[in-house]
Amino acid sequence: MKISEAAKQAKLSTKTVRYYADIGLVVPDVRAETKYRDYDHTHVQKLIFARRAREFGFSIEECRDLLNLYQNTNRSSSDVKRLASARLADIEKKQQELQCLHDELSHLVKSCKGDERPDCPIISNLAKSL
Amino acid sequence: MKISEAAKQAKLSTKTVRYYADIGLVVPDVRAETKYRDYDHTHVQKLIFARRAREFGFSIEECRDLLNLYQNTNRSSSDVKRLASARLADIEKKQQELQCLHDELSHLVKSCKGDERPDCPIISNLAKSL
DNA sequence: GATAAAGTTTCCAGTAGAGGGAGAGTCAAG
DNA sequence: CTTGACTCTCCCTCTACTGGAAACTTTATC
Repeated sequence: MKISEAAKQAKLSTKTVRYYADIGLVVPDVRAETKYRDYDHTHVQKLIFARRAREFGFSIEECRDLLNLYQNTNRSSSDVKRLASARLADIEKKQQELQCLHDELSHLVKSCKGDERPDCPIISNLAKSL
Repeated sequence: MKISEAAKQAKLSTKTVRYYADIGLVVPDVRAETKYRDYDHTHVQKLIFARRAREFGFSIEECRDLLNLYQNTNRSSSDVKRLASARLADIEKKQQELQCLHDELSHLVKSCKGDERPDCPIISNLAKSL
């Protein structure tokens, strides 16, 4: 099938699918005469896999690793678990950072009267060096 | 003062300070003969303000708006509060997304045995289209 | 068979927010 | 006067795409 059909089935844009081909993430066959990319069912499966992994926040390089594990039926599930655990740790770290930000910023927002006057604890706080 | 001293006081890299000058965020004077950037105390204050705002996750353009409010002593605190509230909403949205990701991924990680065998619910789940 | 529309190709540029490094000019100390 | 530390501009790199232009192919219509 041609690129737009593959993209549609994988729920990706053609631009993204072409990009994934260029960077060697999911590489289709190429028709010699027309130079059109030619996708089959297994390519679509990989595109879907990659999309899902990206939605989970895995980087392209991590997707590459996961795709290799996906294709390797001799894999150890511990290898997959290791990658996923690392990603989970990233998420948890980011969650903590966001929680700190949220607490600080919501405190500032609450303490600002939001009226016509210039006095503003948000501005005052940002102006502090720390 | 020269750029490295300003950067040091503001706790930013010289690269970043030069970048902020280039994009017009915090623009120092320039010595005509040497073309060296020349920072004074008010520039450093703005650099600190910008760093703090960036640490809060405000974009460069939002920092630009905040800096204008910072400099404008006739500002209304409501204008500041509006920007900060929008940023807070961004944070809360991101927190929800991360929570969903965390729940899904931690569920998968827990259900994966992480042994020598290839069976892996993480891989299986990523391969599902949705 | 001609033609037009839709789809595909490659290539180039741009996004945010810097970081890295080259090569040239400048400054202060010994 | 030279050496080393700064600084300057300019361009490249990063992530993960997105958009657009010009050229080519396929498909549909007349």
